[in-house]
Order: sequence, then structure tokens, then C-alpha cells
Amino acid sequence: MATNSAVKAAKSFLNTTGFSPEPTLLEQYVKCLSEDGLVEEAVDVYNALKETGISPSVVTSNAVLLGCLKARKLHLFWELHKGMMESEVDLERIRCLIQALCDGGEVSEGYELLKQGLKQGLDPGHDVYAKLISGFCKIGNYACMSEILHTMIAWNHFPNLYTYNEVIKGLCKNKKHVEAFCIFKSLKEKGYAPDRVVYTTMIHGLCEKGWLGSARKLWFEMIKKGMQPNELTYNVMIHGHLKRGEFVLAGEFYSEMLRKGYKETTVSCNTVISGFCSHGKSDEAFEFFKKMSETGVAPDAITYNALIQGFCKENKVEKGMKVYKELKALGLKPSVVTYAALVRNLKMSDSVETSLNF
DNA sequence: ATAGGGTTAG
Repeated sequence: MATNSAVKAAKSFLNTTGFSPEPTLLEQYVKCLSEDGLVEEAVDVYNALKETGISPSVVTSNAVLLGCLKARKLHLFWELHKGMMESEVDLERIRCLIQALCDGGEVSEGYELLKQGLKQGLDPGHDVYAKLISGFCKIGNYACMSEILHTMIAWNHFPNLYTYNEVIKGLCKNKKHVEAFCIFKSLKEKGYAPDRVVYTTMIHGLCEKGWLGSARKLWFEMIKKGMQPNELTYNVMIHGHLKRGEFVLAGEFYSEMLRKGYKETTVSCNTVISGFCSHGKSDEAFEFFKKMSETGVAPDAITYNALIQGFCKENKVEKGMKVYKELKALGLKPSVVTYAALVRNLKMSDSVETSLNF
């Protein structure tokens, strides 16, 4: 591969001398330009080549396509590809096309192409499968995600931890906690070593489901393996316990977090405040909220929305309105749910005259 | 592609 400076030298040489090299050399040049990220110029030379009646090799065409992908120029990619329709589709072309489809959000089309290629024995390799899997994770298509996971293993490509983390996260998001936990457990049997991120993802999933016992088991397991929970792991655990009304345990995790040197953040405070509010403890939430200003942790829209909703749920309209005014004064916005809760509360109370003052 | 994990609400 040419260095960038070599490409520049070649470019200026061609421009200043008007020298027209052999087509094969020009193809080489196109390849270098593409690999160096000079995609627009690569495309120009590529098109110039075609205009002189020469059809560039598959290798050259693929190199330009890959260049467009790496430079995230999808328009250029598809425009070029239109002009390549008659040329042969090889493995590299399939790899490029699937990646372009994934980047453009057309994961299902990418998957179709994968299946077509595999029928002909064209296996695009680990990274392409991984890209399809994360694409399907993003759109919440559990079935396809799982299919591809099995396919890639069948083709002897073993997903890395990153991919497994996405799979576990995707499964949890799609309420497939049992499957997610199975995959997590099978990881260890297969010889993978889940790291702190994967542990945190799984603990989060278990907490969401309310399976605190399993969550705690993993918590101690990761510590035993020498991994220290960080502020994210702590927050996941605190949130999980608060959600289930386990205030004492949540408090223990919270103070341990501080003892370990993790500072309180807006997020950790929001977790506590929303935890109190969802269990009819809005006054305790408010006490906690007041302490935030003392410790210098800035509240945000989430803090205020949680508090207002908490007060509304307990029909404490006056308190809710007070917090609402504070939110407005800070230039923050109430969420639709918060606003609806306030309106409902105001209608129920006698203070119908109290304006929400938009 | 040596990347990736958390908080409101329903």
C-alpha cells in the first residue's frame, strides 16, 4: 500500500506532466487513492478509466467501494455500484454490499445477501456477521440476530465478547432475559472470560427482570474474579434494588460506592430519587434532592420530572407545582407524562385556577 | 471494529 505522500507525489506528477500511464497503472493508482481515503479522487480516476472504454478489474472496483465505505460516503458507494451491475459479484463485493446495507439501515437486505452468498459457499467472515448482528440488535429483531449468531458459529466464526455483549443486551431489551442469561452462562463454558462490561450488562438485565438474587450472585462472582464494579455497575445494582423496594440493600450499595471513591453524579442521584418516587416516598426523594445542591451535583430534567411525577402520584399538588416552577425557571422542559400528571392533579384538586403557565 | 455497559416514563 502506498503512503499518503507517495499518492500525493503521484497525483502532482500526473497533473503537471500530463503523462498518461498504462491502464493497469491507473488501476493501481485508484486502489492507492481509495486505501488512503482520497475517495473522491479515486472515483474520478475510476470513472475516467471507464470513459476511455476500459473496464476496471473486480479488484479495483472493490477497492473503490471499500474506500467509500470506510469514508462513510454511502451515496458515492451506491452511485458507483450502479455502474458495476454487470460485473461479476465475488466474495469481496458481497462483503462490501452487506456492510453498506447495514450502514444504511437496511439490515434485512444485508441478511438476504448473506444467505444468497452462503448458498454459493461465499462466507464473508467474522466482522460482517458481527455487523449484521449489531444491526439486528439495534432494530430489536431477536429472531434474525439469533439466526446469524448460529450461522456464524456453524461457519466456524466465533463471535467475540463485544458481539456477545450486544447479543445479551439485545435479548434483554427484547424481554428475552432467560435466553440472555443462558448465553451468558454458556460463555463461561465455552472458555470466554466475560469482562466488567459484560457482567454489568447481564446484571442490568437480571435487575430489570427483578432477579436480584442472580444479580447479586454475578456481582460477587465478578469481584471474586478480580473485577471491580465501577460506578455503572453500582448504579445498575442500586437501581435494581430500588425498583424492587429493597431500600436497605440499595442504601448499602450506595454507601459502598461512595466508600470506593466513586462520586455521586446526576445519574446516581436520579436513580435514588426515581426509586423513592416510584414507591410513594416522594418526601424522602425531595430530602435527597435538597442534599444535591449541598454536594454540588446538578439536577437535570430527569431529576425534576421524577420528583414532579412522584408528588403527583401522591396527590401532593402544591409540592409538585413548586418543583414544576423550579424546573421552568431553569429553562428545563417537563415531559409529556409529567405534564399530564400535573394536569390530572390540578383537575382533581380545588386549585383549578393555578395555571401551568406555559 | 482493541469498539461495548447505567438513570425518568408507560
